[in-house]
Amino acid sequence: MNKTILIVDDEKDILDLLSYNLSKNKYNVVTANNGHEALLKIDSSIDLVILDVMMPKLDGYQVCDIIKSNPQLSEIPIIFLTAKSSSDDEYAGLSRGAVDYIYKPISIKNLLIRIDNILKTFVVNDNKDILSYYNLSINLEKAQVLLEKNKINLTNKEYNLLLLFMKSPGRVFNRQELLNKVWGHNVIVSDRTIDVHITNLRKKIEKNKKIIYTSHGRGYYIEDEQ
Amino acid sequence: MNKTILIVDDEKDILDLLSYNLSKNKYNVVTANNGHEALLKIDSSIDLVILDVMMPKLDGYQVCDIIKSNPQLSEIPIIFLTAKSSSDDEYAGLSRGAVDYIYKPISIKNLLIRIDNILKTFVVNDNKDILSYYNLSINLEKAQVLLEKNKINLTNKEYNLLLLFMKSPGRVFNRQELLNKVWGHNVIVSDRTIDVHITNLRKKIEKNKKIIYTSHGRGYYIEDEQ
DNA sequence: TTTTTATTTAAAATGAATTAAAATTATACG
DNA sequence: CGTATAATTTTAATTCATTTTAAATAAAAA
Repeated sequence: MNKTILIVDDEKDILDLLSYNLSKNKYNVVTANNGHEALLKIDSSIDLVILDVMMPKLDGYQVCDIIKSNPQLSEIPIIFLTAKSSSDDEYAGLSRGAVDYIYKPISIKNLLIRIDNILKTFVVNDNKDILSYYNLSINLEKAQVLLEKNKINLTNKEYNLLLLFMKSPGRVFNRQELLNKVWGHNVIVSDRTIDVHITNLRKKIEKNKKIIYTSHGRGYYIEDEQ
Repeated sequence: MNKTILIVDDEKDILDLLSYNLSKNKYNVVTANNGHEALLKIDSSIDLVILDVMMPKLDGYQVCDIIKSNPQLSEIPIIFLTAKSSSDDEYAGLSRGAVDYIYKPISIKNLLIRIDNILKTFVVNDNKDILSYYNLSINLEKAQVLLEKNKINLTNKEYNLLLLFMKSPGRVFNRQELLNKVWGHNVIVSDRTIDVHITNLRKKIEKNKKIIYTSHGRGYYIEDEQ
């Protein structure tokens, strides 16, 4: 399926230029004229964001911070677009979790190749309706978890943790990854917080079978089924 | 485990500058003064290459082409380093499969953050792989080791040691190398520590076959398969 | 044989995970 | 708008796992 790119810029010329060229190159394009509009239009169907830094009111950095602090969206790669070419500026962008930084005037050839590189390395969102794992199942639509056909109530954090594990059985998630994916980037909470949620989650889902394993010094995981 | 970066540049100043700063930031550094040397030094233990474009005889593009045409090495990310800032030039680099392009003078802060980004996203690719050696196999994504299809629990140090050996069968690692690659630079521990971990690792993985050999006075290694 | 280097073991030190309880923050409801 | 309740985060004590050290023994090289 074609990837969807959200382009955010207050200059109509640039929006048109990019929009035209990206559409021509098999991408679906969504545009926004300012930061506020960008936040309304972004959702988990967006595969990559091209974000102008200099915009009135909400600037690119602020938009980036907001996106990165939303766990649903925080993994979407962001390319900053800017006229300035100060390296401090670049640092400001990259340290926010952006993956690239591109200067105006834009070379379309270069932009395309960079986008290609980035999308190649990032994984696609796969959306199924029901996730199952042993005696657990998650209805993604309803965000509801069943244990042996009994509904169980998980808090938000517990739900997101379980979801993450169940999406990648066998994969070990270290605390930083868990923070980024469940809490969002730039969120500062103590590592112990994660442990507490793990404990609570375990209490709720581990009735007769161990589900969440600890990999000492590495993180937590659930076993690969068979 | 610490990542290893190969820096290739014919200007000694730059080589030193980068070498110093990357070492300081927990990377293992391998340097090469020219393209030819780079090709001798690169192997699958290298996680990223920083490659100067302008070099006598073999230039950066040629080196890149050679690396990219070797299936063992083609997935290693390459960052080009150049004084020029023409976008045609940049295109020449990116279209060869380089992942980034950095201009001199170098901002170390930016370089570090870009390296970090790249290594983070390339872990994904890198990690799909499974490393095998006789009756052992390592699932890199899960950081999980199987011995004859049975999961075995290795501690971090044991895991990193085994990984290092299995990435370069036949290569003898002396204690200093092991310290640098598994413990990191600037870490002070006694050499005996390594022996203890080797002993423990051997106990866990050598059920019916000797795996880790001692090269007296030189270090440890695993045999090249066949 | 003597010296150096490697292995093993057990114990000490360090570091990480668990847990319960308290403190804080967010949300729902009158 | 305040209060009650639930959810989240922090703190701190404890337990458990890993890493390091030290010391005794074994093996290899000089």
